[in-house]
Amino acid sequence: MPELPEVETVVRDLLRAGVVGSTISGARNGWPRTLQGISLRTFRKRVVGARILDVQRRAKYIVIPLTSRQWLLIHLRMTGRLHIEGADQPVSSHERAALQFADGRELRFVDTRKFGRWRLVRDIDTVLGDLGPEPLAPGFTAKHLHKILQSRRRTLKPLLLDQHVIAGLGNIYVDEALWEAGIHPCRISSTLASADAQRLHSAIRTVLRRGIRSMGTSLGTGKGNFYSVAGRRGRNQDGLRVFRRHGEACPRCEATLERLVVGQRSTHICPTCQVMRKG
DNA sequence: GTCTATGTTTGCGG
DNA sequence: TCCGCAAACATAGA
Repeated sequence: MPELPEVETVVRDLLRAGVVGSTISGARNGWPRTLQGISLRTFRKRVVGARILDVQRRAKYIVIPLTSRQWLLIHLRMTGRLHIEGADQPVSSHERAALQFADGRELRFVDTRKFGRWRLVRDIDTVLGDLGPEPLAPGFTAKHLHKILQSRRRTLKPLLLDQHVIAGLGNIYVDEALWEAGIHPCRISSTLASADAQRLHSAIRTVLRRGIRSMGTSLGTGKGNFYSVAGRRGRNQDGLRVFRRHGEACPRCEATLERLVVGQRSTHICPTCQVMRKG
């Protein structure tokens, strides 16, 4: 579901929809736990009258700075979706939270599985402070990645999924990146050579950029799939090389792709391109 | 109808 | 520190 490219797509769509500058006039909350650590009553008191200053992304968080020095942080988790709609449009039965704007539009959060969260904070670091580096940031170099990998002795895939280590990767893009780099997900991070780290670094950036360019990965058509603002589907599913393609031929060597479980996550590899060496 | 798996994150126990 | 497991939930598919 929403990993870095999907969240980036939502952020861009929100900016394109023109939410920046909107004044908040009210709020709804259909599922109390969605508004993490705050009652609707308090939430309303703090946001009504505030204006949206920007929409940004950090890791898989949507970061919305408001006037009055507050931040609204939205995490889509598995099934969260955001929509900008007129107040007169019918409300989904799965709507968990919404902001009403003075111009008659609303920012609506629809989340079937109810894992998504909205947080309203004055100090952004209480939520974002412990996240690892952004893999697409200019300062994130292959050398930097190699250092991270060397500093831990952990199975590679769970390490790459750990948001404290690198921020923004999820199951889909990790599998794609490891295939792209030709590295087995069960390798121990500290055993990767500098050349491995360089290939992995390049692969991570390649698959993330491709995901953003394709406006995200929307597998299937069910309620659990990724849709951006206005219900737009991504098309990165057509660009996936291995994820959920077990049984098909590897695009590089024609071997049959396999599915295995690593760190309790379904994992997709080419057994020929991604061999276990040391570790 | 039943059972299993699911893209995320957090927290617990070993 | 690290890992495995369960939970937070609803739905799709076998």
